[in-house]
Amino acid sequence: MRFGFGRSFSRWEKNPPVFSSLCSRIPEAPWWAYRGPGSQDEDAGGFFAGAHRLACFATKLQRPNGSSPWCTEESMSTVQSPVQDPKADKLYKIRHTTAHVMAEAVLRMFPDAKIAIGPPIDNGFYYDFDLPRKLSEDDFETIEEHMRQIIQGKHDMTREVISRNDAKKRFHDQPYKLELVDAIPEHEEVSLYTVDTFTDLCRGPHVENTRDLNWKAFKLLRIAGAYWRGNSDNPMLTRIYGTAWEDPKQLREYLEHLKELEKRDHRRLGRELDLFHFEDDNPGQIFWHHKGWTIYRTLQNFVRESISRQGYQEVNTPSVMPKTLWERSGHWEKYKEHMFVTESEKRHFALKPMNCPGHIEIFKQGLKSYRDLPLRMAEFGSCVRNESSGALHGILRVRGFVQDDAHIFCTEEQISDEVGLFVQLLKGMYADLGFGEESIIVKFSTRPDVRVGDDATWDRAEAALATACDNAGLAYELAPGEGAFYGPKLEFTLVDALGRHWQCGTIQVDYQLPSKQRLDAGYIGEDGNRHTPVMLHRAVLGSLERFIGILLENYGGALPVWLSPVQAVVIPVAPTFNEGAQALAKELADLGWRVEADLGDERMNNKIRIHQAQKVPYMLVVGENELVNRTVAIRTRKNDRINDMPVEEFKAYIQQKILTKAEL
RNA sequence: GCCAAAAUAGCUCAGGGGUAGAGCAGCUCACUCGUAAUGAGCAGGUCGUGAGUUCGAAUCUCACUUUUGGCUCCA
Repeated sequence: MRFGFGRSFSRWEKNPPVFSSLCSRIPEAPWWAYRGPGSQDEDAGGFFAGAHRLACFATKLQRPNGSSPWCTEESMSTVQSPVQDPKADKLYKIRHTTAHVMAEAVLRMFPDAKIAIGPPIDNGFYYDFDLPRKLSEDDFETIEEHMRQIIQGKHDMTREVISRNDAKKRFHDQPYKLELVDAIPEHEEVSLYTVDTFTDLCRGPHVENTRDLNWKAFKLLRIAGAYWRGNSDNPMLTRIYGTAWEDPKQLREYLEHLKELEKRDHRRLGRELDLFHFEDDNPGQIFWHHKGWTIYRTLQNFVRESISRQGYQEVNTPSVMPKTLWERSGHWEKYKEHMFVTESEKRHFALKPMNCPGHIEIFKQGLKSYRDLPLRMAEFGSCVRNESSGALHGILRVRGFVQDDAHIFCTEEQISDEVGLFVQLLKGMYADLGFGEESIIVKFSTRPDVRVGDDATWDRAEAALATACDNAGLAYELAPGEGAFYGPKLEFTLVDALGRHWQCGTIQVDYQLPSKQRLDAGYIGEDGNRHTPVMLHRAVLGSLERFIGILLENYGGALPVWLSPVQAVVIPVAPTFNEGAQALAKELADLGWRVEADLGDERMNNKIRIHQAQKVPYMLVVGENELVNRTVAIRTRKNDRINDMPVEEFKAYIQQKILTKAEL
């Protein structure tokens, strides 16, 4: 039973493949390129082929003209067509072979190690091992040294095709390889690749000789645990991640890029900009500080304004709801482990993990007529989910959060129009938040094999979604069979300034939850009979908490003026002008802007430095000249200077920046 | 939840079996200053929590908690 928004609110992808946005603009791209991260082929025959294909395709696309090795706006816009044979890509081969070299290095250290798989991935590779002892990053130096030796040995990479039986003999002491041999489909040949002393079951391709690898252009990055074949019932293996490039310069650039990511980490920014904090004895719960909460409120009010223009009504439903309700909705059966439960006078209650049941309860108050539809009900409800400890991550994945959640109760005929309105709303909101159409990826998930409802209903529902996208001019990727069992859905993914993907918005058609068997919502139709409304679950931002995290990382903390917790700071050139500075700050703050005066003991230079580091959009430097002439000297956080702007002009200036939601 | 690593001052980090150290931030004082750090001084920590080993533990051992990186999950 899956109600609500599926993965859209909690899913975050730190280092996702960067290709799907590209694929949406490449009509001739093969269908598999459309499949998102996590859709790695797990079927027996696939072997890790899915991951391979995706990785190499991504690799190719990322470097359309050999420029930036990872995804940038430039590289994205220059991509013209997919490669015919993605596996031929040189970086793909380099990374694949480097993985084998690493496996040999590890086997040199641990001859008894069991080896699993070692595919190339975005920007690098990994290999999974079953090792006799714990590994730490201190071991990297030794492994890397072995790898350098192997690479410098200029060994040929040789391929041989053998029978299944021979393969099993070769790998009789490698249980994981034996499993993989069995997983190769009948019609595919079994191939081995050998480099130096290391032979691996592998479909390739690889570089021809280790001289094609650069011993200065790879680096081991981290150690992680990973379940064998991605299944949590299987044993946990030791995975070593590394990165490999054609030359040391690319490696250096990539490591710089990683540093840049670290600088933009929202957790770091949250602390440095005094936005929020966490406490050890309350994991997954955010303490919002004033500045962070200012961003939060601003964003929330932005949502309010946006949806109210589309006729949404805002409601509020209880945080604690009886277990019986969750049983009827179907959530208890499937999600009880992830719900916080409480008890009062022998009755069990649960903290709400989502708002939809509450909205149905409101819908059911009073008799509803078809004239009441579509009814768009929104709520910023505090939801609580007991996310597993290992999944928590800053404000991107928390246990307490609020969604820009709403449910649209409508007739089936109204679905198309409602989805159209929603797409329009979403596009506008994303644009306001700095994500143009080129940064939006739409995924359209159609009927799964196991589903409820007749095909005619599915036809109509899917057509409604497709028409709505077409009308809105949004291209979408088709994800056949990935819809919820109760209805098709659209998922909206944002591509941020660093090319990373964040799934945020969604709209899902749900015939089930309002049905008689579940929460039993009804309305009186034109025909005088009782009907069940269709329910559309929808969100634009997803969780506000997570979305703020995304914004922080996207902008590196330098939020657009309208979202900045402090929009301007008045800095007197000397203490003599403190009074004037304070008066100016008050004058501006009285008009509704978030303006402060810095009257501290520091010298002007240091104040500028401090507020620049705090990403304050405008610093208004005032001295005698400005106070006498009623002007300001603007210094932006980007070091732009506008001197002698009359105060009145600055008011219009900042007003304009806020109205247009300008970055600066 | 699983695998691994980490936890020392508000922050970033050094140290390391004999009752703790720097820079920045903070506080105090001085400085009347024009676009990215004025100077001096002071204060600040039960070294995540709880056990154990030891004459002695921040340091070694174990457990727990949290965080980080992955894996799994994500209504």
